[in-house]
Amino acid sequence: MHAFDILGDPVRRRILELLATGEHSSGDVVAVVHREFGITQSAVSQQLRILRDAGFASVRADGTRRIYAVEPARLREVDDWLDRFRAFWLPRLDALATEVARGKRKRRHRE
Amino acid sequence: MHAFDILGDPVRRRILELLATGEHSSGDVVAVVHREFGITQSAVSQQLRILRDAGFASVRADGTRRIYAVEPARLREVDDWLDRFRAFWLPRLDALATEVARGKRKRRHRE
DNA sequence: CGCTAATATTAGTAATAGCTAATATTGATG
DNA sequence: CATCAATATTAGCTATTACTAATATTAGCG
Repeated sequence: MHAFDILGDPVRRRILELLATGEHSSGDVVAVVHREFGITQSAVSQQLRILRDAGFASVRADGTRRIYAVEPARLREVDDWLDRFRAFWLPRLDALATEVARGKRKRRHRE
Repeated sequence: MHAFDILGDPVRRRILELLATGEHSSGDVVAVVHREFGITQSAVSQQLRILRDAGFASVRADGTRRIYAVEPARLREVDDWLDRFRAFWLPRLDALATEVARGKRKRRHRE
């Protein structure tokens, strides 16, 4: 599934924004999303599964809790896809500066 | 409409990739997309309209042709949204380097 | 072990998105 | 002006998606 298909949903984006600030239990995520979107625990759990299955988030167990963390690789795909447009808003940056800036040196096929 | 809702569709992404390489007429876009996705002129035209309406592309007339160009602002929104995740893959870049690299200095509320 | 809390799963439903086919519009040209 | 080429629009259909309600699972605890 393409990264953008996953990011197309506002609930999933909100969950990722939350996870960007650090790990959170399923319950935490449910609380925030329920407050902001008014949807049920079931719906949030389903979205968490989609994020897991698509590789945007990882989980570990802590007793009966599930602790979710953001998994950055898929988000970097989006960042890479944007490369082809960066010339439109970074027109004066030379190649080296861009490389350094974006941390791309030798990264692309090494990790 | 949120930028990611627009980018969630593979046909729209392909059109933007094409426009990233330079201006193209509607007919050019139709030819490429039809070859790669097998959809009709009508469908492509509808997607071009969505891109226009959402501010991802602009058009100008050239006789009976319509020439499309990418409009970068909406794509930059996506780039900005990714900021919150960059620490995951650019952990060692200091703040100044990041600013320079990403061309953000005084940019955010000036343009 | 039986109960409760935390989370996940399943089945069914309603709204939406993207498509085709048909038609309309617009500009160029003989 | 009639016609053609390029593009846009509309109506209707279908598949998908995200949801709720109900139920299942799993861990901790008395």
